[in-house]
Amino acid sequence: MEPAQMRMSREAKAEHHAEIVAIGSRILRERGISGTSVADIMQAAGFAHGGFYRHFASKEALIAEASEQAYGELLSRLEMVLQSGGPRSAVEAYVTDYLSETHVAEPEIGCPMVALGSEIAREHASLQQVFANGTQGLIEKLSAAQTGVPAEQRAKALTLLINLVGTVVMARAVGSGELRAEILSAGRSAGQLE
Amino acid sequence: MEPAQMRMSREAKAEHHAEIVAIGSRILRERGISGTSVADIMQAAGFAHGGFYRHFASKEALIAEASEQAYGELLSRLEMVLQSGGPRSAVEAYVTDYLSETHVAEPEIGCPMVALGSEIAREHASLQQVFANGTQGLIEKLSAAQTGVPAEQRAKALTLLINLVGTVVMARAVGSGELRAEILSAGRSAGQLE
DNA sequence: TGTACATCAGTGAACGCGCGTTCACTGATGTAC
DNA sequence: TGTACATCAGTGAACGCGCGTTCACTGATGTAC
Repeated sequence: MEPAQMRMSREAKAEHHAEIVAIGSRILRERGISGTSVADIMQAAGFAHGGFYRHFASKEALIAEASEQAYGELLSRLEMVLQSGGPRSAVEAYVTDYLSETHVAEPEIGCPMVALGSEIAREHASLQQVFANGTQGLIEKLSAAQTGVPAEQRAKALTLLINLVGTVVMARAVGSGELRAEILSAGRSAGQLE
Repeated sequence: MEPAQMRMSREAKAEHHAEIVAIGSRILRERGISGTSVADIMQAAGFAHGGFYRHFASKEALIAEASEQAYGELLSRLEMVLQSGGPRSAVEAYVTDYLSETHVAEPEIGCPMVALGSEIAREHASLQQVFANGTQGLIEKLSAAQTGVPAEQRAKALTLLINLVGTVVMARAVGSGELRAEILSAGRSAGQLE
């Protein structure tokens, strides 16, 4: 598959590893855990699927890494938005983005909690821990834009995040009808910072 | 499996059908769509799994019926609560129940949107329609307890429902640590009717 | 620096397994006369 | 009312298929001397 000159050094392995995680992170969010096969991911990354186990102990290990990576991207994006402009208008921009039609339509680059939440609830504690860590990260970043003492800031950030997740989970599940638009609209109203 | 005298009449078939839907509805919420096999359900219902196709055209057809049944139960329960006591305190009772540790721990008798939301987002439109209908039903019942003109009542009911779904999805996904308790706590605060 | 060997990333076929669905068969039920 | 036949709910084995994982093999890379 790869063109003639291939390196196959440690450096190349690390690159390939990163590629598999990156593509896996997208495919998992798009098709779900059970809807994604190891072969799917390896094919999308341009490798024979047998090579998967030179990189990961199991499918579950990849899911963990891919979810970490997805949360990492989410956090970077949020941080970037937070740095340009005041924290308050930045959170508004983040909320607008999170509750956009685009996010509803493109789970593969969206929030892992929305794309995989129901499935993660049935996975091992180690995988749930990855989601707990990612959620912690989001709460901490969102807290900065809230008013009040730290405990209040945290509570407000959590309330906001709950609203975001609930809105998009429901919007995706009810199909592309009028109800979806209504759900998104309600989520946007509630997301106007309290 | 069935004791000696079996009836196998039309009436019996209807009963068996209902039993399969009822047990399927629980198992699906407990294990998820892809985690549940036709054989699992038929075994739990006490039948040979080949008989499944005398009752349903496909696994998907059962999922549709089972989801309808789950929403039906949810709506009945909500209606019962609404009839005993004023609508406002009744909604409070419903929220308390929805955001309880029990609901987090027992998906098999809980809200289908929380248990299956992420998976339903990838299913056919016909299945999503079942979830849209169930959601419509919940909104309408919850609206009655809200103040304002009808459109406001509806918007408030939706905001409440979004908060409920988001809270329990997240609480289940992050595992049984301190973050779960914090999420539930934030959800309860936000659920104190606005 | 050069050589000989060990390592190991990637290949592609194979493994055992569980899945959704089909099917020939059974016997009780329902129907036509 | 009784009889003969058709229907069809339920059985349990079988089907083809895709899955996660394993494995023998390859050849370039890395290492020891």
